[in-house]
Amino acid sequence: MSTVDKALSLLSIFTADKPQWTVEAAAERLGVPASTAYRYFRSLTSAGLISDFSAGRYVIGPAIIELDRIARRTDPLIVAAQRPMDDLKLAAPKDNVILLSRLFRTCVMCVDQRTRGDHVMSLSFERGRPMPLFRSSVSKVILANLPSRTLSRIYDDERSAIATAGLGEDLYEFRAALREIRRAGFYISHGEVDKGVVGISAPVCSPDGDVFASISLVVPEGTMCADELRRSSQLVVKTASAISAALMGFAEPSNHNFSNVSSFGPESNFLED
Amino acid sequence: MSTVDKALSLLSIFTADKPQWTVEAAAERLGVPASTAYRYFRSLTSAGLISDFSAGRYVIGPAIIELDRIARRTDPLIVAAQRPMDDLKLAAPKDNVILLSRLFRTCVMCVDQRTRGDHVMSLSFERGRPMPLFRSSVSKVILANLPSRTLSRIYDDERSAIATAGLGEDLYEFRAALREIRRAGFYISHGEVDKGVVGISAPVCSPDGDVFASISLVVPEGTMCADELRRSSQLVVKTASAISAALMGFAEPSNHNFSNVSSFGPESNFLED
DNA sequence: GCATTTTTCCCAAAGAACGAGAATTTTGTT
DNA sequence: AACAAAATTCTCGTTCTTTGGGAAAAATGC
Repeated sequence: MSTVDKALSLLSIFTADKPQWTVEAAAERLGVPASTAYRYFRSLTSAGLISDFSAGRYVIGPAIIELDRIARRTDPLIVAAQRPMDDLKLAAPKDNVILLSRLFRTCVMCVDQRTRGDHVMSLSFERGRPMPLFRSSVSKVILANLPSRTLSRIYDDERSAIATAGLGEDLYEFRAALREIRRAGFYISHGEVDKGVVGISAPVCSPDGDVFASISLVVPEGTMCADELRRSSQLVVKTASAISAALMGFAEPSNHNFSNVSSFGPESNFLED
Repeated sequence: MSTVDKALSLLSIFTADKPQWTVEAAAERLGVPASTAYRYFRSLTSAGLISDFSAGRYVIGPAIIELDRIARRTDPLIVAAQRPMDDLKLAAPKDNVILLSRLFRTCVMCVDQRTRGDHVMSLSFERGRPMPLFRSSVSKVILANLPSRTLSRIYDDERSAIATAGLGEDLYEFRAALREIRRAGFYISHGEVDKGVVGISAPVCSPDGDVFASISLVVPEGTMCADELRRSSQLVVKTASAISAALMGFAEPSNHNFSNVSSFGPESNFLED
């Protein structure tokens, strides 16, 4: 672990549960002396990744918000999914939520969302929130399509979590459960995350051809009959294909020039030093 | 400049204009040899700050989106402004946009926004976008309240930009212009950023008492008579005070426990290693 | 104003980054 | 499946930086 890695690990202690840190507390948490922690804090602060809010209390910094905007506007997955998501939102029964998610570390994270209708469900899953790999349709369609090697490793590490999630009591059952999801090409969950909520998800491929993301249609339980459910599932699968296809276009160097940047001059902070 | 700083400077080349980088191109841009650039890329990638999208093409990573959500939910300024912004949105003439902005480096950046009405203007300024210090009401009410020393330094560095912006041909005029904004307690701009758009902004104080943020009401030109404009300005000033006051509450250690985190268990990626 | 906290500074020893090129892995193509 | 090209990691002596305990300084709070 290099010095840079150690300094960056400071960033990961800023969580939703503990979003404010003093240098002293962080030093103890990271197991480094105070003087070293101060050095790390100074570096991250000057990069804007963290920010000192009133003497000694540090929080996540403005650079994160700036970078997030750039990601929203230029991330290949997010941009490629833009239109397909809007189409799905309109084609699906109203009062729905569309979620675009991707593999991140050993979780699946929502990276974009759309909402249609006035009686919107309140979902715990939302943009930026990680979701365990074994829970929800959002995750399962990705998990099911991971390389065989990866799955073995995951099974070894998470045997009990997998059993709890009902994904099998041994490696054979686990593989069988995932094979079924893979074969179907989509997965429907009922209340796995929020009560009274149905999720329909399908896998999205990177230009390299491996599944790393998913697109999901979320509706309140009981809004669809079996037939509608089947139609909607096909809709979600089609949307997933559309996104995968659009992603291909981004593999080439400068296929997109992102110059929908109109407005007040080129995107430069002209006071930046 | 430490090694950590150098590695972090890699992050700042990912801009809206150039959001995709190869290691080679970045190495040249940063003026470091390829092997060093690979080291930096590896560190930032493993922290999730950047991500390799299809062989050799790196983009901003998912950790940014994750951190952005935490900021949205826990940043003192954003949280403190939540209710005041909603109140302002409802109290102001419909078809309005509310912008919460803060000083960042030598710019002012929008950190949160609200929209009311169907005929929403399309604004170039939005969450995450930096705005030059000398442009727009959003910036000017902050600029006007910066410490005297800071203003002198800024004037020396940006003499021509200041003249162009009509903020004075010499330091004396510059100070006079800002004094007037400070005295009024708010500022109204007409089409400084987007044509046909009026912005009304007032300054927000940190718990330490210095102005570092602003709250703005944005409406289409011509929707308000002089009298309404005056009333709205007072509304914005009141909102600014409310935010400043709410911010005080965050200065204390664990005044807020942020436990509106309901849903699927504690916020831990239970697969994280 | 003084006491407390936060932050920077100091410096010699220890350890990590550096960087050119080789080796390896991954990727794309016939 | 074999090959060419690109991307990435590895190697290793040299050089430069981080390290960390404590002192000093600056900022903060009362």
